[in-house]
Amino acid sequence: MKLIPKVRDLTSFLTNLHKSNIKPKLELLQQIHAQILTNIDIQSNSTSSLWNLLIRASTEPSFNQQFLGFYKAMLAQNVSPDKTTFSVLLRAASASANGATSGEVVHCQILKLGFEFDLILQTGLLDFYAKAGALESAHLVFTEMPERDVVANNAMIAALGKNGNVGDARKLFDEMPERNSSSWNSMITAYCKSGDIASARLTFDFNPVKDLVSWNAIIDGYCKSGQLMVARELFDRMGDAKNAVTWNTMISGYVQCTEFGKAVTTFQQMQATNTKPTEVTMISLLSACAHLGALDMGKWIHAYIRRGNLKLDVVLGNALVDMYCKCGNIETALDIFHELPTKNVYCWNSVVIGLGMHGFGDEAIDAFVKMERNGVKPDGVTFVGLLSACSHSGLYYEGRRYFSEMVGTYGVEPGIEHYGCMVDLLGRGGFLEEALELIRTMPMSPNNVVWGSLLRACQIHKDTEMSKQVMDHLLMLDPNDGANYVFLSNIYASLNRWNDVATCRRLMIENGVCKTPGCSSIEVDNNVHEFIAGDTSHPHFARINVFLDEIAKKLRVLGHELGMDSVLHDIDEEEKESAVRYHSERIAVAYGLMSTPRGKPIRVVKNLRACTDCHAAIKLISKLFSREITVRDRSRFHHFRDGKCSCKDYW
DNA sequence: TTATACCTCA
Repeated sequence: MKLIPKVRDLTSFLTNLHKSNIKPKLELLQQIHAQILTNIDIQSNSTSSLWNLLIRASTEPSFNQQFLGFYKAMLAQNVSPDKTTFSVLLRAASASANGATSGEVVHCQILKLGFEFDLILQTGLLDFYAKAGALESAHLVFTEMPERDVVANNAMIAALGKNGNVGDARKLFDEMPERNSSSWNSMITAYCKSGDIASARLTFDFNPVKDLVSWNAIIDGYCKSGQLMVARELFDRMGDAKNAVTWNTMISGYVQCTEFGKAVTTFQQMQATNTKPTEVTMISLLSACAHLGALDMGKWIHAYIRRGNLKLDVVLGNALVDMYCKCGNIETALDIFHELPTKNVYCWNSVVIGLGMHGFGDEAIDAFVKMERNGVKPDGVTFVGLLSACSHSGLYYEGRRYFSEMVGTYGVEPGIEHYGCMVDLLGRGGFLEEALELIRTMPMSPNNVVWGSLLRACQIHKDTEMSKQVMDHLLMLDPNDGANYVFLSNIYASLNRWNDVATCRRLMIENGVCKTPGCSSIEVDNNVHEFIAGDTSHPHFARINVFLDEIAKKLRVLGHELGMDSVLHDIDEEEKESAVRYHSERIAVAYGLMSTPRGKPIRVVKNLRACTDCHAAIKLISKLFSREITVRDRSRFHHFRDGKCSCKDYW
């Protein structure tokens, strides 16, 4: 027979959970709740402290405000709340992602039940409104407080700082009778948030009680303002005084400034000091892996999490989903996604974007529909993903429909990026006039990306007349953008108008513009190797070159003529061949073939769109060497297998 | 004090 747990047992169980800092699962709490309700013995003897413990244990954003449900159940059982109840409720509301309403509910309850606001409740309320960004309510609570201790003052400074009111924060800071280290740190953070890094630094330098938090705050401030060198200098000056947050701040700083390689290096240094990585470390690092396409490292992090070292919450879960999507492993990404207990808008966006990148347009739309059904409201990012997914798969009808429904059905105002997606979608589909009309009628002035999309469409569909018109707009917007000249040159070259190509080239030189060089990378033995087009500096270049020769010969036998299409200039055949031959993706694929065991899939990441010639060549290479080759270009994946590509030659 | 998704032209 099952033992019936008594109130005391439940109480001590929950107390122990809290003391040992274990976050219980929602199901466990609901079971305890059910026991309280179904067991008459417990029900009639339940105390406010038992309920308080239950509420405190449910302080977890992903529990979807379960704490309010427990509070209501407590009232239904005729157990009177006490001050602790409200202080616990306020803390739960503070931590909850959309606690804005729940905190107000608690506030009303305190008023309704006639509880006296003491310093603890007032500070709790202030803290809640501060975190919820309700500055007016926070200020109201603050001014009504008969006495304000340091904690209350600090909370108010933080609230003002968070809402961009750094002037009032400073005023309050200057008027405070006593300051502790938190006061100084709140002030430093307030300046950092307002973008006034100079004042933040002055405050930091003047701070007589500098602690770890002060250092971390100022380092983060420099990272956020893009001054990585200064941040790193302070970081290094800390020596052994760094904690995990310090390392996380520096790593995420590099990620935010797109210095992904440095983020990885810094993580390696962190490991060398035996500082245990936290969830936040891995979230930033996974983001770096996603951008670099470093699947092996991403997998290593996944294994580290699975060994039970870290808690897999929504944020970490999403970072994993995104990493697997961007590293070409869409199946694993979907598996993890389905197992996530809660999915926020980030998770759905990652999946919609990921499916689109792999050319699964219909599946991306399915995901979008499921997202709606699950009650997650799509945002601007969702639509960028959805529309580009339609574009990559040639789903013109669907793309048009979703774009037209954005405002009315979903309440999302289209931004310039959505117009960009639509111009791309319509243009690729050959609806050039419709695309041009959309640009003419869009509510904001079109940027170079919008015109650029149309220009690319003109190139695909060989519409020289329209491309000239588009080119005028582009050159007006930015005469120094090298990509424009490359585009125009491409169009002339495809029409064999070599004089115009030459003029184009001359203009480029005269205006001192240059093209972004193609760059491809490949992970071999946990090292990321980078190859830049035409660059011969790799230590194994001589061997790679011999191998490229061999490949070229074999491809010729298969009937592939090199350099027929995508080399722009008026150069002789031999020169053409060597120009595409040293395209970065081709060097990376060759290096992968040479340096990895037979049969192992090859994965390459490129910074630009795949070139037509290399695309054709890699298709043949995949057949010739019986290798699966994955190339992630600027905006999508190409899975090459047995002479075919998953993009069906549409990109 | 640290944290995830953004792309549409090159």
